[in-house]
Amino acid sequence: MARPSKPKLNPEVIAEAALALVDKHGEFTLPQLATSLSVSASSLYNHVQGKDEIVELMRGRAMAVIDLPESQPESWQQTVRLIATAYWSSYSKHPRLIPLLTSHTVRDRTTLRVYDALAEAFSQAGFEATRRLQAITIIDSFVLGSALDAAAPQQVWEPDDSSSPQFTEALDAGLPSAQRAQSTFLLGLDVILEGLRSVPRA
Amino acid sequence: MARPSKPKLNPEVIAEAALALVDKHGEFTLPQLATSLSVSASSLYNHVQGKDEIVELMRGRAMAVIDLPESQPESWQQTVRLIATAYWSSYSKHPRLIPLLTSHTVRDRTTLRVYDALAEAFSQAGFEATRRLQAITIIDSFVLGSALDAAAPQQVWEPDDSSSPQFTEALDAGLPSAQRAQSTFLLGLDVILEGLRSVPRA
DNA sequence: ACCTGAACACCGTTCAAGT
DNA sequence: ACCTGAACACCGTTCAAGT
Repeated sequence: MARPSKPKLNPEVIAEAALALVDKHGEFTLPQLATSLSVSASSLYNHVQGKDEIVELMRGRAMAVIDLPESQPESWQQTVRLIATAYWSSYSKHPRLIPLLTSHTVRDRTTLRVYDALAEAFSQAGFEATRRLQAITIIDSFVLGSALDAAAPQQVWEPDDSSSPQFTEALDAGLPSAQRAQSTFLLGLDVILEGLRSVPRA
Repeated sequence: MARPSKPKLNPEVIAEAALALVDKHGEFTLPQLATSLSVSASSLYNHVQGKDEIVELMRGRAMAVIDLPESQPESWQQTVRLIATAYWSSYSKHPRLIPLLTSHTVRDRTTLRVYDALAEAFSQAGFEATRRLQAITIIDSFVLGSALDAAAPQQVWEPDDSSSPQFTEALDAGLPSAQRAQSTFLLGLDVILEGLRSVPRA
């Protein structure tokens, strides 16, 4: 039974299975992936170039669910808020994927669409090209950093005896992590949007 | 020549050599590391528990150079700005290290000191425990995200034919990357500090 | 065209053996 | 106490062989 009449694999199926492994274990290997697809590891190479391409496909799957705002709502702040939240939300559904994504150039169309939408919003708000790129980068850095925060092990920080009371008190006041990550992200996004209002745009 | 009279290794030397490898290649393996130290891979296990511990030691080395502000300058904004900038700056000296750090809980004292200092600054500014943790997390997410941006391959985004003109125009306006990353970080930090002024602190 | 199994060079880690 | 070399289970990738 070397070649089935109908192929057992395709890039989407591979990406989806890899995503399931990462969600469960935080990483994946080709042998694991092959086993979960009831196939041998070398079969994967008939559909993808290698492990790196699988990671890029996973990025695409994670981003595919993003709903970008169609018409422009009230203000550019509201538009940026919707985009950034959708973006953060997709990442946060697969928190353990994020560390795998940070070393590759973004070529995935689904992901680039998000930046297109941000660029248009800032452009409409009057941000000239250089400022526009800065604004996009600031939002992107914060979204990525916040999603990483959600990706981090339950305990992001483990204070020791010499930690300051101001820090340990703050840590103790934290909510359970999923909830906390979300509300902190939303607060930070508002903080940035508020701050961006007073930045010169040219 | 099994055991030298003076040990050839210690954790600091190991971390420093690993950091050099990561700076050069973006990753490291134990055999590579051992070779660069003129030692066999198994020797490393007399000084560290394994690869994970080496990563944590590297975090410590990268953070060791941080100079925290001793006395409190003019404003809490200025204090936070100094801490965050020093923090970002240390990370940015080893940009390719960052992706390796994002999956571990922070236990390194040198690193935790940074959060202690931030907690004290926000506390002095009147931020209550819960708000304080949120403010710290927002700053931390942005510093980490920005440093990741500096870590990314020369080309963070590779637009294709269907990218919006607003996005490609912004990309073309960008400066060479090192310079750009720094000035964008500083702008974003100011944006956040400005926005934090109007957040309720309790 | 698409799957398999064997093969390759490499990895992290363990451990008995040496001094 | 500290280094070595052999060994183990595992990894990503290639390739000839099958249909």
